[in-house]
Amino acid sequence: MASNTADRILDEALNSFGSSGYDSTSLDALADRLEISKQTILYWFPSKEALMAAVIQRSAEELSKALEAALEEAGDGWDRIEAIVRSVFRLAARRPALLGLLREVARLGPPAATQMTEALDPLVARATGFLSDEMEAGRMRKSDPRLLLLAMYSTVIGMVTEVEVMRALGEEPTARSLVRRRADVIDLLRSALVIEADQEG
Amino acid sequence: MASNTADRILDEALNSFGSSGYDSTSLDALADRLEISKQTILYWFPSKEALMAAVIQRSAEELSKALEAALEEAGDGWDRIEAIVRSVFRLAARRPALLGLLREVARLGPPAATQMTEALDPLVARATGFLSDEMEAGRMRKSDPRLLLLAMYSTVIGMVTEVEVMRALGEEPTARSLVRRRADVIDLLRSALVIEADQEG
DNA sequence: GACGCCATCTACCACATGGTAGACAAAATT
DNA sequence: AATTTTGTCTACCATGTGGTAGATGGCGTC
Repeated sequence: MASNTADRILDEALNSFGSSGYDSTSLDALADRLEISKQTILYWFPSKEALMAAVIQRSAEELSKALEAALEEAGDGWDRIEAIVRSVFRLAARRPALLGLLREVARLGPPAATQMTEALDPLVARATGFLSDEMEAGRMRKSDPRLLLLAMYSTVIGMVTEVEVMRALGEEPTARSLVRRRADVIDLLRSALVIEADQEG
Repeated sequence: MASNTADRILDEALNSFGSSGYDSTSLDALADRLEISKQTILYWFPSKEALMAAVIQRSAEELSKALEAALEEAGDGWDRIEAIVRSVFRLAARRPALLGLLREVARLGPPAATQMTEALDPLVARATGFLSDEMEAGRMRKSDPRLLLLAMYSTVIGMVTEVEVMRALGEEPTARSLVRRRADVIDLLRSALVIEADQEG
């Protein structure tokens, strides 16, 4: 049906949930910003929780799509990781609320987290499988793929969303800074993971 | 004065703010759990915000003290980083709410974040200084010390607090898992940072 | 023993919030 | 033309929240 109103509500809700958080976003405020009445929101989404669920669903799909697209164009081995990281940084620049929502959902716990988890599960399975293969093939330092994935997730998402920590470190979160952070985190990950061809051990 | 009631309130508030978040913690719920009346809380702390400020203050001190203590017993170079990481993981086991609060405060932004930032500033200054020195001396890969610190912060704090992401990865957050995560993150950081004596570049 | 302070309580209050009930107009269907 | 459906609105309501006002009792001091 793609009613324009429902989409507008979803957009605004994503922004607000992703930046201010679920609890701090009231339906009234949402309605005001959209210049509709609160009851119109509740017409399209039967409750605030249902709205959140819809936002999560759509965001998980957008996230998956963006990362899958990045993988399609990527090469092998380390290239794939770099492609993913670049893709996340691109999202940080263009759709920051998407990554904010990811953090928020992880913070909220079930049922929101469960839903997001299930929606992103294929991506996660693919990632751990890839890491296992690379380790097996001796192109990447061996360790627990799941823990490595957790570490990489934390690092990248942190570098992209930890605005206040950045400020505490005297690094203003500008577009230019984002580019530097990207370069930095890619270097860091590469030196942490990749086993160079000429120095095995 | 160290009235016992004020301390009990601070403890419970830290736990609740750190695990459920500021917004999701009501003074009523806090009072119920402490088996005192809400007004007793408001007697000791004039407002919810003031309570949060007090919690932040105390937590920042405890955090600083724990990390400073770890540094006192640590050696030089990489040893210092490992000591800090171990210290954080110890906190994760014994005082998880402390690290939860750190994330929550970073999420809330000013004024809470500003207060925490200022309280932890000496520690941050010390850390960036240390990293600069190590890089200068050629014992650590060169990069922007502040960005490196942000990356390390994100990684370690994530490994310790991202419960839902862990679940999504099929890693249950047990005590045993914490030990494995610690070993993993230490390995990861070492191979990312340390320049071995026998293979300079 | 009267007085004042400290700590806590009961009783409210104003306000925001998520949600319900139902009116109403426009458009689609019969 | 009559009726149903769709989308939006106004009016309310119950609940929870941070906070105020003021009473009460214990405890040390004069």
